[in-house]
Amino acid sequence: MAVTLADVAARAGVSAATVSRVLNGNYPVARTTRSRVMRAVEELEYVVNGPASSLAAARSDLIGVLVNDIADPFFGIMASAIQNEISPVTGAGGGGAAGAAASGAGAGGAPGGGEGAPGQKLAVVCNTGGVPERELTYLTLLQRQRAAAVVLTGGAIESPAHSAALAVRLRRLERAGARVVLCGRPPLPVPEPEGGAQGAESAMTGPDRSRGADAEAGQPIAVTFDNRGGARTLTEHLLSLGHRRLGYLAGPADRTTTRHRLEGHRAALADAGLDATEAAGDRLILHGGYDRASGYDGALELLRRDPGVTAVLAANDTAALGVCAALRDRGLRIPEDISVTGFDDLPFAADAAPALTTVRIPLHDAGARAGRLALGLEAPPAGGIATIRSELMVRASTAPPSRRTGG
Amino acid sequence: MAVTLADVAARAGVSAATVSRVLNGNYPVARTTRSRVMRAVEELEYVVNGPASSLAAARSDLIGVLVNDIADPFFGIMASAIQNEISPVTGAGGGGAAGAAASGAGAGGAPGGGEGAPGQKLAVVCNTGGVPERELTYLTLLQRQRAAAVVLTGGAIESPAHSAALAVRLRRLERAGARVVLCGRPPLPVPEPEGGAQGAESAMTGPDRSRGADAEAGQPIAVTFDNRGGARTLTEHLLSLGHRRLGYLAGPADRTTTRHRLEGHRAALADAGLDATEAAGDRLILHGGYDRASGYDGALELLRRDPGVTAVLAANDTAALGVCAALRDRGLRIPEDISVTGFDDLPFAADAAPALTTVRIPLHDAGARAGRLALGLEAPPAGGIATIRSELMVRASTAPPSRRTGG
DNA sequence: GTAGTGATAGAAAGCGCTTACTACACCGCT
DNA sequence: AGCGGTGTAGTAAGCGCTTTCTATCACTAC
Repeated sequence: MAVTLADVAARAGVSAATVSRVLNGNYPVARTTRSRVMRAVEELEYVVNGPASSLAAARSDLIGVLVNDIADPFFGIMASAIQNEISPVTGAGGGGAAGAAASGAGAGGAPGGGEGAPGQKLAVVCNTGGVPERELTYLTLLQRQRAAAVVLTGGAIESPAHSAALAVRLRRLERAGARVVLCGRPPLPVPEPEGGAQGAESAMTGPDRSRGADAEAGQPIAVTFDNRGGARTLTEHLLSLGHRRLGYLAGPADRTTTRHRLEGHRAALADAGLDATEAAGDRLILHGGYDRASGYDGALELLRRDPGVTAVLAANDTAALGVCAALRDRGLRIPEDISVTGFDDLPFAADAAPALTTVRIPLHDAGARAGRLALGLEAPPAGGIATIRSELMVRASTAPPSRRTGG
Repeated sequence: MAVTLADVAARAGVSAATVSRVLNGNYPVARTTRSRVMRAVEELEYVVNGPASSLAAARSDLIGVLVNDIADPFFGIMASAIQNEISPVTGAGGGGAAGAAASGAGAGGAPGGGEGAPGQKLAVVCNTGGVPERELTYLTLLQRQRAAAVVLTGGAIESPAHSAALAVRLRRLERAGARVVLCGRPPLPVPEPEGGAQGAESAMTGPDRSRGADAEAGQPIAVTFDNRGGARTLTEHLLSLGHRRLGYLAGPADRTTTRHRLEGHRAALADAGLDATEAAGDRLILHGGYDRASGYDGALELLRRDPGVTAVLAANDTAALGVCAALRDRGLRIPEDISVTGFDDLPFAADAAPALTTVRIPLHDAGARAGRLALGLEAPPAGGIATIRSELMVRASTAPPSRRTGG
């Protein structure tokens, strides 16, 4: 049915091996032969059989990208940046593949007929929906495809069972030669066997029958966000404006992102002598989701618990939008009556009314970097972990508190 | 290096064929044998070699999803819905595959060790960035992977050259057995070489030299949006409020989505006796992008051209946000001084201040349907085309015009 | 003239699965 | 006893590439 290498070879009057070499540009082929082959490829509209190629070469050009929610720009931006690195717009032409010969260059098939350029990687974006099992399933699926690399984006779920299962999958992937990169996610908790649902991995695993090669095998490469620092800065900003009754809407309790942001918040409070764990403290910390509805509901609950709050820190920008809506519905003005902050600085944050004070996380840069790391185009950072700095964006949704109601 | 089928077979004391059959659940295997095999699979942490499997079976479990901009919720929502259909959260377990034997059921590997459930499809989300070449490149890449199906989302680019190239790729994919589904994109202009940039909706298209096999082969399956109707309704809404000087910020000129929405707008104007092509007409129609900046700039330009416009229809919700920002910066109130509408009803539309009047497109439903069609779980609609209805959402950003400045 | 040396091209052995076919055991029948 | 199921399992022939090893050719070097 489909056109095969052999067909092309026959048409060009060469052997299949030669066609393969022309297509991969990793072995010298005479100019005349090459063009004869290319003509045959185009005339027959030949398209490489990926599976066959991956099988024979024992590698594939798939790169997996796991995201929690593809409909959320937070992930969309990272995914987009990653994908951009993986298959840059320059697309079509592309030089020869890896290192080898200097000769086999422009093998790509830009012209009408065409076929995919050689060495083209394909980014596979997988939407886990934040469901742990799906994360695992996708990792297995990716390993089954013999993915060349896997990038996990966003906060991790902090359940011991899941962490363990995840660690097993990641180790397996690495053992199979895939590069694993974390983006916006802290390195895994060290799989120090201790209690429950442990995977096999007993302590003495390292220098034993594992691989000797690939130096930095201990932990995957990670590009992490400074969630703690960002939250701290944000809280300090509010404190410096004079706020003392801060409501904090945290994300889901079992997420690293949530925990880190909360820790930063608490640290800032503690520094200011306002221990969050005291009476008025934890009462004003609510866990919810990273979505708008959580922000809306959370804000109302916060007002119920303490009508005197003068500022609300939302889990992220999306939730902040919900907070603003709730406050508006309550007839409160922002920032005159109450200040609101977001987190992430997604594109819409600057457009909200009022524009949101938030913490900017350079998601695009982080994604691009993760993409390059996944491709092995960039040397991993020292220690395997690169922390991306965040930046406070002061806009119109925060202002000094006013004596609105009873202090 | 890696564990193979043969290893598992040896360990379980059966032949490779048997292991394969257990894993695929498409052939009767005695219960005792099955469990022996499963144990071996788990003990060895065996993970199927996807490429080998795809090669031998001449099919793959990849499904491609092409989106213009993954960071844009418009696409994110569809992609998410599609992916949800393709690999539902129920994930792990899964029954036996296709039709055959009634016996070979629960082959899935949920337990700790686990491997991917059989028949699991993997959605590959490809971000074209709206660049035509990338769209083509991705399609080739997907064909190379022998994708089982491809879903193209969002409006198409209307260049004759690109349409032709696209048609070639899609035909090739279909010929290779892939199911092609369009989601939010009109069927391709019939590749009837004729002349100008015509979309050519000519009547006699059907039963010509197309293929004989695969019944509904002429055109791929499409789930389209009623952009025309939506725009028309939106314009009618404004007209009924009393607006007569309407500014229209259209998207990029070469997109089907743009053209259809514009046609709807013009139709509504014409029905009201306000021919858009007249003097005050096209002057108030500007082409830009679907992003916020285009909305911002477009709004300013519109005010420059006619300070008396009383309403602005933005290309979509995102652009509408830019419009609102620009108007606010100009000191104009919405909707008192000027009405604004969006399009799509993305989640943030309801949260804008004021909440946006817009047209809701059930992106999630559309995506889910496209996903099911791609999997062949749902019979294609009659004629291959299903049009998703859109719905006017009247909110706070539109109101009757006031005598602000010179009428 | 016979080796030695690059530069090219072909032959052929798999890569790890799937899937006809075939084989066998055991059954109930005639 | 002999026959045709029925239910399981093994055999083996590929699937379409990649890649090692080998062959050839055209020269140059002795």
